[in-house]
Amino acid sequence: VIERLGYRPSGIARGLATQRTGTLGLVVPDVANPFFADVARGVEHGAYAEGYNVFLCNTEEDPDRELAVLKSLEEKRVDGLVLCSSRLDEAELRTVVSRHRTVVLVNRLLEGDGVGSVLIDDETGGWLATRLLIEAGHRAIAYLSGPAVSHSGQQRAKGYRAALEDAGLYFEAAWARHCSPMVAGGQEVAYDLLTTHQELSALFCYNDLVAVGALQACSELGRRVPEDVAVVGYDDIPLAALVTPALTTCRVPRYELGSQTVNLLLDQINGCSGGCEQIVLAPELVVRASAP
Amino acid sequence: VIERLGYRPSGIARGLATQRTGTLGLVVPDVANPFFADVARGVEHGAYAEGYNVFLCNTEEDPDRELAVLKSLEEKRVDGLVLCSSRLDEAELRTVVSRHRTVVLVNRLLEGDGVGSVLIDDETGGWLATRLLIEAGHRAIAYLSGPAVSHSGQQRAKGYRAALEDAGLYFEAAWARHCSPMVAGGQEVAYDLLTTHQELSALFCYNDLVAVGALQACSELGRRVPEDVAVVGYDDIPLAALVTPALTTCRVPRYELGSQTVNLLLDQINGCSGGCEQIVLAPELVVRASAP
DNA sequence: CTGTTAGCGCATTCAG
DNA sequence: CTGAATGCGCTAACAG
Repeated sequence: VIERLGYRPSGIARGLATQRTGTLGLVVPDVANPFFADVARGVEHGAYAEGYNVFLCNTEEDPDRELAVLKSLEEKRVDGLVLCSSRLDEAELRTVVSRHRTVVLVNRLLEGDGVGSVLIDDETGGWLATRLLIEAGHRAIAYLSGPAVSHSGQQRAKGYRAALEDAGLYFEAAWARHCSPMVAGGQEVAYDLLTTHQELSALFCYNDLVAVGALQACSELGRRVPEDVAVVGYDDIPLAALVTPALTTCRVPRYELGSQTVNLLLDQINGCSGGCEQIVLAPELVVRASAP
Repeated sequence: VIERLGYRPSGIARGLATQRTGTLGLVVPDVANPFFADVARGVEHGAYAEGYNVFLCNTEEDPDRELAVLKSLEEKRVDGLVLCSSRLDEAELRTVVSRHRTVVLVNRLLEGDGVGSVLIDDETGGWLATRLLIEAGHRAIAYLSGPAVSHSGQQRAKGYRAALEDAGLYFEAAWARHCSPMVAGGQEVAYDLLTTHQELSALFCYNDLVAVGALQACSELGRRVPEDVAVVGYDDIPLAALVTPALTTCRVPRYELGSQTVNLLLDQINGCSGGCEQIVLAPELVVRASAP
């Protein structure tokens, strides 16, 4: 008791003895992206509530760096791992999972092994967004699909194509284009798309950052939004409501994504994963000025 | 060599033996704030380059939580600590510092002990912003100063008052008001200020989020920006260039703030802190539409 | 129920 | 220069 004179038990020694470190790993492509910043906040909050600390690792969209941080987290003996929007292929992912005690994937699915996933229903999200544009009378709708390796982007593409089909519209491959998931990526590809395909009257974007880039491209080309071309984003980051025109978008519960993930992870760590190994959260359409 | 069959040295055991864990602690008020997200990116990048992992801790602007995460980082035996925008008072800060091996403060100064600091020259920043408004002919300039405990806010206030004095203007206490450092805080206080002090023709804001809130308040009140009231922000987060009107603001090198901090910290850890224990980075005025 | 002891997996030291 | 012993600060299993 008299150890008030400055003593803290060593978590390191305890970790060695118990094989539990009280730490989690969180790997994301980029914390500066508002999407992942909110997920990180949710993860950190949930972890703190249960006495865990979390290692933050950025992969900077680089698979090699992702592999490297994953290895360092192995050495740190984290009790659990949150792998967010992994850019690894399925085989790599499988070995990573096998080398860690417990892992939960975010925005990604891995069949077979009993690894948990927390996802957004992106197919429905893509469908809702595209459907909105179709109902507004658009017939030539482009899809700026983000990174080719993005699982979310692929799911949204499914919804996009399904909505076109449901409306009896033809899917035009030239209207779907990959882009970097940031403002500059959206600006560049939207500019190119709008100049080479004059028939386009609507753009469905991978995320809000891409949509903001698309807005800029429209402005440069003198195309009015939403009169000449409608723009729909994804995520509903705070920025979406603040740009002009305000973005119509698909809201994703980012903080909840993080907190639910960490809850599932901690359940698995504590053995009480009640069979529930897959959580899917629903996106929600938010209609603003860019596509009324 | 044949340990290819899945073996990773235990960083835990190594940490126990060497008394160095290869981990750093990063404590920030809120990662979802774009300012701290960029700082975190800089810290993580620099740490990764030197083989360190970093624990991310949010204090959520709560001093008790700050103390709690600091304690948990002690137990984790981090090799170094980056304490960003601490909301602790000087006495608390001093004991925290004494209990950690090495720490570098960001946006905060602590005289006496040889603790390193990396800061923005916020007094100059406040001076530049206020000066710009004065030169544009404004005489009644309010200051929305953010949290009362913010060291940055206090420094910017000094620059604000100095610029007023330099121009022979009188400092009006009722024109300087604290607010939460987010959009809602700026909106609320700007609204109140503009309705109770009709003479105000310019608002200098603690950060860009507050400035965006001020923009919203102006819009609600039917005051045109910049014709009726000029607005200046701080930080130059990506959002600043994307709102309408685009924000005039004071750019802060956030990523560099993080990377320089971690470099200083690692130098101190390795004993080669070449006397350079205080780094101050310069802000830079960025003139856009909200205050030409 | 309190007090003692044997590892946890490394790095460091010392002897060979 | 290679190989075996000691201890880092805890927890868990054990004995008193």
